[in-house]
Amino acid sequence: MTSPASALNPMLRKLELRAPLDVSDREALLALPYRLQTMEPAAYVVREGERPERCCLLLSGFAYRHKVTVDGSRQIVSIHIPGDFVDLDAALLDIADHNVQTLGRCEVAFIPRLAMRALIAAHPKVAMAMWVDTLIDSSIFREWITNVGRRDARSRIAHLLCEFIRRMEVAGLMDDHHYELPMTQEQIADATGLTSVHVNRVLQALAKQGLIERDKRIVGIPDWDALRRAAGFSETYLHFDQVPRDFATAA
Amino acid sequence: MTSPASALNPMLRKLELRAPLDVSDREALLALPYRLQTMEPAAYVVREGERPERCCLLLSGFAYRHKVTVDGSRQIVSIHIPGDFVDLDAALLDIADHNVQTLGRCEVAFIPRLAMRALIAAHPKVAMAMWVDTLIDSSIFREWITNVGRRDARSRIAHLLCEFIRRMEVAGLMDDHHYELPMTQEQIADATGLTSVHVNRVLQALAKQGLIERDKRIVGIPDWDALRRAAGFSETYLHFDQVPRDFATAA
DNA sequence: CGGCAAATTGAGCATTGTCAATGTCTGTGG
DNA sequence: CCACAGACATTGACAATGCTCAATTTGCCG
Repeated sequence: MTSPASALNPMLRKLELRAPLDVSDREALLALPYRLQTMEPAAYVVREGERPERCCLLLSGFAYRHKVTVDGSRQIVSIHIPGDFVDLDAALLDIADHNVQTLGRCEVAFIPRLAMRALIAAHPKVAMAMWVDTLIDSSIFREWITNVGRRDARSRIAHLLCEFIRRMEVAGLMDDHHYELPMTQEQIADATGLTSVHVNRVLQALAKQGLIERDKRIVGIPDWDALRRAAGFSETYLHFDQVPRDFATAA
Repeated sequence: MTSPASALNPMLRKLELRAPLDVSDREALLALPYRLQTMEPAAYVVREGERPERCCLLLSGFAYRHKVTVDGSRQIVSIHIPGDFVDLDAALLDIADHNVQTLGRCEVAFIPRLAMRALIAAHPKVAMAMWVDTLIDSSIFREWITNVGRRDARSRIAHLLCEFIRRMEVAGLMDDHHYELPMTQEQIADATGLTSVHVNRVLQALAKQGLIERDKRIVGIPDWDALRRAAGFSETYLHFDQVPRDFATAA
């Protein structure tokens, strides 16, 4: 069955990988009120400390979440690709505990917090799909803790690349084995707990070792398996194999 | 109203801080089938790669989640205190993406995965409370990424202590401003992305600077505010102020 | 062509890790 | 009650991964 074209379609497709939905769930999701907006590069979607009034769904472009420590350094805690809810927290938590900012230019859909809550209340299957999504996000956070805490610079960066590539592939957003790296070296540094200077050197080393190819912002992966090994990357934590199951009616 | 004494009571109390429950929700929670078990120190509750058949609720003692990288180093990704669901993931995700292990001796309640699912399906308010719990866990994971990625050894360890103390206090498990540190220095190292040798030196430095007092495994905090400043600790991310709200009926 | 952000480079340094030895504590069995 | 084992904590000397600072180059865009 084909739904009418809607900006929300990619999100719907992603949710159905989390838990099965029925017709009324799909209709309700697509009937969600939203405001489309194009955001400039580096624009803030959410600021830490705010009481958000809306959830943000990423339609095109990339975005990231980050926290800032008292002494001013920044840690990126996740990267988001089109189809991701960038701020599902906003629907249920009162206060934003982190910032959300765009990488390049983005299109986003803002959905009022109360509309999300009404949807969740009326459609248990949608709620379950979103909860599963939250759980998978958690798993990714755990992997990031491990990445930053226990891998050396080379593996960390390789791991970041592996994760990004696999997520893009599974979301159907990769053309071939080349993709445009949406992040500056400083942002890679903030995601891996390194400095931009060191990221620069490690990227050069990875290229010299034939693990990546670089041309401006375009990165190619000549030998996926070698990169995977360098990263110690195993994609279990992304839960791509998770079987969509009906949790909302007695199991 | 007083519920009949049950091992599940502390969990119920914690959930009600996430979202309001009504009488039938409470009854269903307390009617959950479970198996009590005492676990030895360092016992595995869940192993990465398993297909879990039960959720684990911590009744007494402490436990932690960790991941192991290919080259064998360990990263602890969370610490759990009595009343915590240590593996809510197990109810909804098919494959465990991390290990769960006890710190000292523990009492746990194992709840069959299917019983959890049935509860969730029949009691939307319980599901919402648990989802909010998952979201708050996520927030803690994000803070840990930041801790490991962007703070120096001294702040990292101080931050770990601050978080632990505040969670214990809020759970009503702290007597005075002294508590027994349930972790070895090696475990602190694995939680902060350091080595046990360095943790040892930093703990000594913190003691010398008057930020902590140590006597065997007992740690005292003579000057909470100084420790908090050293850690750059701000407890927003723990969402203690989150107001329990009814999400399950139209907002 | 000018301006600005991002990338790159070099030199020196510091935080933290490694390795290996020694000290301390706790629980257990004789 | 003592001796011993084993786990944990502590120490020292040294190495190294990654950071700092500061300059320079490159690429992008109007």
